[in-house]
Amino acid sequence: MFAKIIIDQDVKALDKVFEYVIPDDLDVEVGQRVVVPFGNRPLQGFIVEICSECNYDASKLKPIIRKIEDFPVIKKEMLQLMFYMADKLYLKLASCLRLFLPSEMRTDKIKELIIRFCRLADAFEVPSARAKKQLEIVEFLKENGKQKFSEVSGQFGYAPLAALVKNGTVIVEEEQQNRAPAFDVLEKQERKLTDLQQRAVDEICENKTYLLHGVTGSGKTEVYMNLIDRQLEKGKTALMLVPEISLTPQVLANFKARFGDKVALIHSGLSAGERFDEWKRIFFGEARVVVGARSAIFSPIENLGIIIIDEEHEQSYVSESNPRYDTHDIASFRRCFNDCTLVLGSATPSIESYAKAIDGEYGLVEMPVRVNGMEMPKIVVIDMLMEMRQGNNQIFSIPLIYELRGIVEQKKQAMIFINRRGFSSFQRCRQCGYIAKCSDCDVSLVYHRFDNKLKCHYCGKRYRALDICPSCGSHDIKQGAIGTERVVEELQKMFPDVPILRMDNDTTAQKNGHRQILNEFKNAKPGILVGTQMIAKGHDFEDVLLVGIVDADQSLYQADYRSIERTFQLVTQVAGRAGRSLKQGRVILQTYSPRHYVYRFATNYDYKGFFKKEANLRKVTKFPPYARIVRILFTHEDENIVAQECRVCYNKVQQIKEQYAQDFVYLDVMKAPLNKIKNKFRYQIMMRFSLAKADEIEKKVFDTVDVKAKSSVFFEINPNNLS
DNA sequence: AGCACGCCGACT
DNA sequence: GTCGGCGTGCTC
Repeated sequence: MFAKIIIDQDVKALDKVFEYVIPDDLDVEVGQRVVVPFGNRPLQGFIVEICSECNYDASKLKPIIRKIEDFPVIKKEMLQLMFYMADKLYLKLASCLRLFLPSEMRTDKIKELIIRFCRLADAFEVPSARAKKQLEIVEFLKENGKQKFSEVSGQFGYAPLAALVKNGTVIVEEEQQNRAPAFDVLEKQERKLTDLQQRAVDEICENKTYLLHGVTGSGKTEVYMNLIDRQLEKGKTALMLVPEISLTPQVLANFKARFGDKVALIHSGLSAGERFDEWKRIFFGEARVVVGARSAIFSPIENLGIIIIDEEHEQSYVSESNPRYDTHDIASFRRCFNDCTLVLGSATPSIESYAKAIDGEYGLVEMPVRVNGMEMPKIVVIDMLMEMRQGNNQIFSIPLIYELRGIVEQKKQAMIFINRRGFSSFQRCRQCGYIAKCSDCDVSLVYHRFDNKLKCHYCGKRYRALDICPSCGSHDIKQGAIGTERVVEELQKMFPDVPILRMDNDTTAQKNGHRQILNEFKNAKPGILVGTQMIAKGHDFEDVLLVGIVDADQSLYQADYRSIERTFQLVTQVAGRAGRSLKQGRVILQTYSPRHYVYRFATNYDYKGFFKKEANLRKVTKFPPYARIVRILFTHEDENIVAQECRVCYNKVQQIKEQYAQDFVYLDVMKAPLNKIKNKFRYQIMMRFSLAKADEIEKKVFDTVDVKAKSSVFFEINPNNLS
């Protein structure tokens, strides 16, 4: 018999199926991990097919050396998913397979956490009365039975315990234990559903895809939990994805409280070992509910009854680095395979998803009212240009300062939302406009106040901060845009006695940084929390009655067709933080473009109006979801070579364009927006074509250009950030 | 990824 | 005349 095997190497050149002989005495199945001779050394591979015939020259076939586990680690569904991803998303087979296994399994030393226990021997002699500590230990073990070795030695001292072990009174046993991730324990609380929630649960009953559009505070989570419960009762399992950022300890605790040991949690806070243990619990069917971030969609859970993607519009569901994939696509595949329900939930659905719901491809379920029946907070738009003309050059507008004063006086809370992290994004010379850039990458350097350094966010290179302009010699260097630290500083000046807390990537870097800051804020009355995207998610503080958005425009003027959509989502999301209680909240939105339509719709919480306008714009300008974008990126150290290579490719694509005159709506070659990264020059070809022929054209372009042959060529479909 | 094979410059 | 540079190609 022969086995078709994928070599576990993430390289374009090895991205195909190799054939091996299965030795007669080796019993293997599809999905198993094996060691095979490859070239001159043994490599790890995965069996994807077993057959009685081979395609390759049989005399050249080598035999499989051995199997790694004695059961298949890749299940049938995942194998199919792998082929689907490789074909549809142009991914390497091996890089797909790697997504399905915890990284811990790839390091050949599979570590299990061993815990040493000690217990009394079945027959033992009572220590002499002089050995007081030993007597205490014997007494302790007699009463409590088996105990952790470290526990006992810590409590009574190591020496007496060791003595007892030595004379055979105490026996040490090693046990493999799953590293249970730490979490807060909450009381199990089953809230009664509102009529609206109940109706949503009832509506989502078929094995198809639903878009659950519920305003912030409409209680979607409770709906999810009920849907999951219903599947569990039917003996099925459930998979729920949430954005990484909202996998806070509270959320995790909620799920643990509701589903107990049935739930497996997968998030970035887990150590490799914990992750592996959770994976095993899922693989062997112990866990019946999986809750996790993006990568949890690849969990080896079987018998799925429902998949839920919460906050489905979140960018974090799209993997931007290799392998590139959109969680929606993977979820759709798994939905089909398991013939189950898929729920996409959001207060501000992505244009793509809502369009599908409107077209009837998805079921649409609406929850237009908040659980507590409260109105959404009022959003006041402040024209910052006007503020400037009136002589206010500060970060904060007069109305925002006024409102903040009010909050402080009432001993309530406020949140200030900043659109990015760091002290300020760049350093600029005020005299000549010079901006410090990275010498290896074509980007502005980011100024980090913490260590007073300039850093390149693409290659990580560090530079001394500027004090004198290298271009004109002036000392007039200014920090570019506003960052959280600067805002905190200004606020502290204004309110010296009020606790001002900061929450961004820097302050939450350490484990539990999140929790600490939130706990501190909870008790700070009055108090102000300053933060980036991460304060916009899921934290409900009753006394937050004011939310300030300092620079709403930040996300509006990016060279990206989704930037307006993102701004709408951001404003709505952030606004949802104000007035979660029974008191009416207020939002101050500062902008330099107060008349932009996005703010008109956002302040009225008019999602449908916004969708209509935005969808129409995309239709007319031919952008997704009404067209497909493909980018081919070329990289090389030598600028002439990339430019040439790119040109050649462009000419080939041009010919395809001529064949599909009506469907090809755009084609151009250019330098990539980031012309140089890590000393490699970047050129790109951009194209867009109509959806009708998209798959066909896309394949044709891919094959013609022969993207697979070169490791320096990258093929991207509907890329999000064009850098 | 590794490694072998292979065709052009400075060296015992 | 050889040692060795890394370009190209192959691994079931």
